[in-house]
Amino acid sequence: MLKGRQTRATILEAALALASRKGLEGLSIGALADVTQMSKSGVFAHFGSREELQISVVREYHTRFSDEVFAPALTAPRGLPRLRALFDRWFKRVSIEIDAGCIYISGAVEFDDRPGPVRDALVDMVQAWQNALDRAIGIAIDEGHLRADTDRQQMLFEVHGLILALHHDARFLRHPGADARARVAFENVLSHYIRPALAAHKTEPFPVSTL
Amino acid sequence: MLKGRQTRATILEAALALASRKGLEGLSIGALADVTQMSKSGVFAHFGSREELQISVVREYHTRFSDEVFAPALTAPRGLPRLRALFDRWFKRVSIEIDAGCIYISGAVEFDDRPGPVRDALVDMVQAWQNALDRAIGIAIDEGHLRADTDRQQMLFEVHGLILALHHDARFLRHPGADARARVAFENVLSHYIRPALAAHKTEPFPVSTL
DNA sequence: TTCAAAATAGCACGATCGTTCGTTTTTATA
DNA sequence: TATAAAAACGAACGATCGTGCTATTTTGAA
Repeated sequence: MLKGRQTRATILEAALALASRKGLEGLSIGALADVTQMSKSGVFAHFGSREELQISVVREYHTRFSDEVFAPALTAPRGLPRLRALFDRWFKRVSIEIDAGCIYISGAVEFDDRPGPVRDALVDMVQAWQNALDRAIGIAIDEGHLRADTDRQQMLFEVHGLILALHHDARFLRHPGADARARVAFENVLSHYIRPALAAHKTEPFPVSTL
Repeated sequence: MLKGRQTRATILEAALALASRKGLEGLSIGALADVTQMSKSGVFAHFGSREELQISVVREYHTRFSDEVFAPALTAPRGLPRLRALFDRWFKRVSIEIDAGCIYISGAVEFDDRPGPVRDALVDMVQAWQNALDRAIGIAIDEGHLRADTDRQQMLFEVHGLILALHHDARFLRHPGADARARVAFENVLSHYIRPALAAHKTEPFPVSTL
């Protein structure tokens, strides 16, 4: 019987939209029933508990995030180009989505003091994403695009910070220039870790155009 | 009659602690009544509405933040030393406070999609703090510690980002090394905007020890 | 087309929410 | 110490919350 899966997907769709605006704690089965034009118990039956619903939302968000941010960037060439593609899609996800806050970010704030399975799921997803970024940085080092002594976790910390600042300024403060600020900040971070092309050995007579 | 002010302060104290853990949306008059050993209506009477309570908490947090982060840093010498003092206290406020999340940060996430007077108050406070930082950066430029062409808002964006990353990694991911990461990141940001002491004109025969 | 199973609805529960109102206690002052 | 004002209480309200039941409807395969 596949009707169940289908309506479950419908509910999850609505839940994702609702959680993006009101947060995971703002998720209510009653509100979900209203939106999907179902009964409360009908909605409830698909998840068994509110907590399970929240976890499902986290997982669904992760899937979409993977599909829309991570996967497409893999078509870019290994190393710096892929890293740029990754961050570019991440930027857009955080800034352009005017009416849908990032659940990773809002969830982190909501559950940083609230132990339990929802928090655990959230941490797992965020860790997975950060691991993916860490690997991408590692590849860029291996390819010789970034300095060999690059502290991967440190670079990741700095780039993550600028994404958070972008989210803050664009969504909370409504600064129109936040996107441009974030891109400049990204270049500034990059300049710390990028391989100096005209440093010790002048192998290129002309300025390299790696960007 | 000053008894009222006193108990109001007691309630606000409890409200601040509760909002730090559960967020501004997690504030409930009933929970506050339990903690302060008062009746719900007794607590309620001091604020007139939940919204007014939330705004009071925001304002109270701002006062404390000012007193503990901003004011003490003013004793440091103008320019870079003061800027360092400012960020140092900000760091501690965000990381060391293990059991009390920053209301500016959690509030920004909670209310980025929720218009109203609480959000307005929050934006005002954050703006005030960012203006203070902006002025401090301006002074550091005037003093010749930072490059004259420093984009103040850009630098502010980057430093704010690293504070947000610190908050995220320390409180949500529970990374022990987050504090060290943030301090390194701060130095990296600084290196972009600091006045190059041995650049065009070699005015100093010895390496300057401005740090 | 029949029929068991799956999906949804309907209803009620205890709890908690913010808020109102009338009463009682406490406070500061005259 | 008397007295008016301020402060705190207690009970109740309508609403919403998550969740547990039992029916009813819908589904997909025999």
